[in-house]
Amino acid sequence: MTAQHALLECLPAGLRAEAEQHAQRIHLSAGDVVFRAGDGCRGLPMVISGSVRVQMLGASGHGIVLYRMGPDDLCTLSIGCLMAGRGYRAEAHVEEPTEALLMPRQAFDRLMAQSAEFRQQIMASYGRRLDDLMLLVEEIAFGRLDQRLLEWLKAHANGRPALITHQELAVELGTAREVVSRLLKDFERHGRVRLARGRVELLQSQEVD
Amino acid sequence: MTAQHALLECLPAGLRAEAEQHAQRIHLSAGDVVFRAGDGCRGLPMVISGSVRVQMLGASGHGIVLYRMGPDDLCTLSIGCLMAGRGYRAEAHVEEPTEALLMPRQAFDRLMAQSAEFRQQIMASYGRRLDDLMLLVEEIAFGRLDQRLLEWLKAHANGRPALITHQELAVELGTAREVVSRLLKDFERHGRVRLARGRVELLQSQEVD
DNA sequence: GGTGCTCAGTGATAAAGTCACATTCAACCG
DNA sequence: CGGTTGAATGTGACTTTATCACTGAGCACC
Repeated sequence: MTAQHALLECLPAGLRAEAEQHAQRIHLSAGDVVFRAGDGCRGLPMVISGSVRVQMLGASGHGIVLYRMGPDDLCTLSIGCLMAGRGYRAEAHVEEPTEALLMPRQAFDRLMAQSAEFRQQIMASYGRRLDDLMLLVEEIAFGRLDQRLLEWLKAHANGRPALITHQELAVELGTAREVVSRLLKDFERHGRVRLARGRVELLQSQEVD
Repeated sequence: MTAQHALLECLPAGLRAEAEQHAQRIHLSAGDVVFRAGDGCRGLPMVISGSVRVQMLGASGHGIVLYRMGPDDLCTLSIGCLMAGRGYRAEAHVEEPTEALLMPRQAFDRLMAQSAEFRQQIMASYGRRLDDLMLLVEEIAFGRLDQRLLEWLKAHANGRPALITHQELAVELGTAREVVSRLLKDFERHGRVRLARGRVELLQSQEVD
C-alpha cells in the first residue's frame, strides 16, 4: 500500500476512497519550483514526504523564507488562493525529493462539506500557519540578527555542517548576504563556527546553550 | 431590525436564526482590551461595526500592529485558538465603539457543517489574513521606514490631522519611538508635515504621490 | 595552466535601533 | 493665577543593519 497523507487517514473509508480517486499524485525533485508569485492555483497540495520551502521576493530583489512544509503538512496558502481565485504571492521551492497529492477544488469542497474531522484539521493547519507568520514578524521586527543566525544554525545542524551559502542564509533570515558574511566571520574569529565555501559548521561547544 | 454581520446574511433563514440565537451580542468601548496574549478563546468574534486593532508584544517590550478588524470582519486568530485549544499570542484593543457577535464553538461547528457559503467565507477570510501578514513581513524586512511612515500617514489622513503620539506610531510600524520622532522632525523640516503634541498633520502637497 | 563562474571578504557610508537624559507641554490643584 | 506633575517629544552618542562598490578565492571545465 502506498504512503498516504495523515489528513486522509482520518476520513471514513468511503470519503477517503473518493478523495484518493480525485487527487493527483505528484513527484517533485529537489530544485523544482512548485509555484511562483502570480501563478494561479490548481488545487490543494498535500505533502506526503519531502520538504518544500515557501519564500517571498521583496521589491528590492531580496527574498525571505516564510516557512517550510514537511510530511503531512498542506499548503495553506493554496486554500486562500483557491477561495479568492487570485494568484500566489509567494513561491515554493522543493528542497528534498517530495511526494504530494494535489486535491482539486471540487474534491476539497466535498471533503469540507462531509467531514467534521477534515474541517477541524484544515482549520488547525491554518491556525499553525498564522502562528508561524506571527512569530516570524516578531523575530524580524525585534530579534537581533546574530541571535537569529545562531539559532538557525543550531536548528539545522544535526551534528553535521550545514551545506549552505551565505546568500541562501541571507534569504533564510531576510537580510543581505554581506551582513551574513560579516556575522559568520565574527563567529569564526570567536571560535563558534568553522567556515568553508558553501559550508558552515557550528562547533560542538556552541550547540548547547 | 438590528444590524447584522454580512457573514450571517448569506445563510438560509433557518440556520441564520439558529446562529443568531446562539451568538452573544457584545458592546465594546474604545480602549477596551478584547483579549491579551495567553488568554483562552471563548468563541469566534464577528465584528459588526467599529474597529479593533490586533497587535503583538515583543520580548523587548516593543509592540507591533498586525492588522485591524472592521465591519463584517471576523477574528481569524480566534479560529486557530479554538481549534488548537491554546491561548492567543496577540492582543486586541478596541479603537472605536464596537459591536460584535461572539459565536460559540459549537454553533460555529454547526455552521461550518451545514453551509458551503459560510465555509467559503471563513476560508476566504483566513486567506486575507495570511496575505496581510505576508505583506507585513515584506514591509518590515525590506521596506524603508521613512516610506512606511509616510504611507501610514497618507492612509490614515482623511484630510484631517492624525491624533496619535509618536509612541503609538512606533507600535504601528514596529519600531522605536525615537526613530519615529526623528523621522517626523525631518519631515517637518522639509515641510511635509506639521507637528503638535499628539497630532501629526500631513500637509496637502504630500497627500498625492 | 588558463578562463570563467559562483562564492566570500571588506571598506565606506547611510539607515535604523538603543540608551540616557534634557526639554516642553498640558492638565490639574491649591 | 503660578506651581507641580506626568506624559510626550527632542537629541547626542553609540551600536547594529543595510547598501554600494569592489576585490579576492575556490572550483569546474576546457
